[in-house]
Amino acid sequence: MSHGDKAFDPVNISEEEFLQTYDAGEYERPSVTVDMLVFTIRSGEQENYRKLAEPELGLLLIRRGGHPYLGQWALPGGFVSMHESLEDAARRELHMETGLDGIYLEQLYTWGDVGRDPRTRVISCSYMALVDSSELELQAGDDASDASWFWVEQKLIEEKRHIHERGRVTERRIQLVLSNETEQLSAIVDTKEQVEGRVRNSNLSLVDVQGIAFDHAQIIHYALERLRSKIEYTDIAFNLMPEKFTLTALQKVYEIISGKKLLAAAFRRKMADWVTETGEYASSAGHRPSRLYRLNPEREVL
Amino acid sequence: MSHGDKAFDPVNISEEEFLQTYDAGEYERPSVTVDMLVFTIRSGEQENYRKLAEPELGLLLIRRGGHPYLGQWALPGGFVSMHESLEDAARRELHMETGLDGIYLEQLYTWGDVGRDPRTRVISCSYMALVDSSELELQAGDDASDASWFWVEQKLIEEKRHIHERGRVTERRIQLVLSNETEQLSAIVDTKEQVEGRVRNSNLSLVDVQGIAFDHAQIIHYALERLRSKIEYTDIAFNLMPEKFTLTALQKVYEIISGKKLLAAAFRRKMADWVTETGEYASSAGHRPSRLYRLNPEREVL
DNA sequence: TCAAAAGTGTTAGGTGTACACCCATGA
DNA sequence: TCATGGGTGTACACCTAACACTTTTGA
Repeated sequence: MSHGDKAFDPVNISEEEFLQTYDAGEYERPSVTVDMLVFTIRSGEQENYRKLAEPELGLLLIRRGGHPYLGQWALPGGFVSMHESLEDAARRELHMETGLDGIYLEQLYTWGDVGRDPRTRVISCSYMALVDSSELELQAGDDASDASWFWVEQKLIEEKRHIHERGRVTERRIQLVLSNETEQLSAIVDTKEQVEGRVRNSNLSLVDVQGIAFDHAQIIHYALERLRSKIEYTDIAFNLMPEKFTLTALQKVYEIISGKKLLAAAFRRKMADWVTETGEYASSAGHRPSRLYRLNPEREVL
Repeated sequence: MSHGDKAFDPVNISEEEFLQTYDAGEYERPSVTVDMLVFTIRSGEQENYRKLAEPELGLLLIRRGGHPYLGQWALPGGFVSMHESLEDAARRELHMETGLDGIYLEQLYTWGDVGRDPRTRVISCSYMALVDSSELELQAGDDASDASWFWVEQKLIEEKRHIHERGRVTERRIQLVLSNETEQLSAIVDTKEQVEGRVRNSNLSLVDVQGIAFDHAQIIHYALERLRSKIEYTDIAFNLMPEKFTLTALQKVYEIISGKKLLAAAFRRKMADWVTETGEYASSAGHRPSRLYRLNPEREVL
């Protein structure tokens, strides 16, 4: 924090005097933006009257109405103004793009590579928002020619592990696929993790990005990793559920995000302390009706 | 991402043309800094020839040589230049302040409240670095009149819990104490966590900060929380150990960071897969010599 | 009647905790 | 000799995976 310390006679004046004479304009500065990752759960198609609908993970993207990446899809976001905090900026953008307020929001990571925006130096602070499936009704903001929910999938294409004397190398190739009714976007993400002695080195690179603007495919990949890991040890998943839900619906959300099939019996027991019965039932299809639960307000997480 | 989209005829030109005519200078921008939290383990005093030295957690601070907060202590850090990434800036600062290279570094959080720096709007990206106790030899950088390791302690002063109909409120008052040979800095951190239905609300405020510049007491508190939670499910603690170490030394690091006493038998079994014997022994004091271990390069974390 | 989902009971295997106990050392 | 830490064995409590089984529904 040396900026400004070298103003005229910087020490032998009072702090008040210093601040009055401080000139902030001497250095060139990067621009700062927030980018939003708005996730929700949408229910897919029902195969027949008995089967439950398979839910899918949805992500909100905006079609770019200007250069660069004209016509491609990007995360909603925008510049941080001088008079709002980062989180205020994130909530403002979220409200502008979706009309949503007061939902789960979490700072994810700040992206600051030099060439990540071809216009100028842009540092972007990304936020993850989780929306209850019941309350989403999109309204495109003014600087977006189009907004749309995309269905998110991650596929492991290849995994190589090499164990040697002092450590190991793990390389993974993952395909990220985003689809809506008319379009399919994709990106190949290569990760390389080296462990040598105590030193651990992680590396991520994007190859073959199709239709996703900037480095946003990488940000989406990062967010999915975070979501996947946090669902294991927090109650974050409940932010994706409506107020009342069945345990099977909740289980499917866990399965989609973690990418693993779970055993119903074990899942129910694990969730037992986090939910309470409402007494109501989901009058259902050709099978036994299921109890509706709500989140237990007295739950202890961890 | 609308910045610049409204340049002259923004859509009906090519992306190349657009970028050539793009002018980045039209908006006022915040400044961006990186702040470093450099932690290490230092060994304290030995009570008598039998007892082991109690290690302590150390944090590197720099005494401010200019306004604002003249004479107070701050995290090492500095402005991010236009031609370096955030992580490059962090590594550069770290090297300048400590001479250290190639050590563990992790992005923590980005702080962007409007009034956090009295000079001008400053957004700060904080990084946590962990240093092996054996290799620290301080050298103060040019913009710091003084650099010093402080011993870190967190004390829970008060905890209030209130459970009501739809949720609960937990309030905690924690005292953060930083001491070196001659000075003692402190801050009271109040946290309030509200759970109501699905909505979880966390709030943190600083009261009575003594000798710590800017909002850095809050950043330190945040870093300690992160360190505490990550030590439970990652092998991050090994970055604080020298190449060869005894299991008791490792256990003491876990105890200091987690703030809990551990049972040696259980700890040794938990660590069994993460370490390998070197065959060497720490020729010791009035007790059985202890084996020296090193990190197992084939360890599986999680 | 029956496919599909809802929900319960039982068991086996693994993991963490507590504690007892022995070993080795140097002043 | 003995305080102190190094290190192992064992018993028990708890958690989880796996699977079998019963219940309930609408076409």
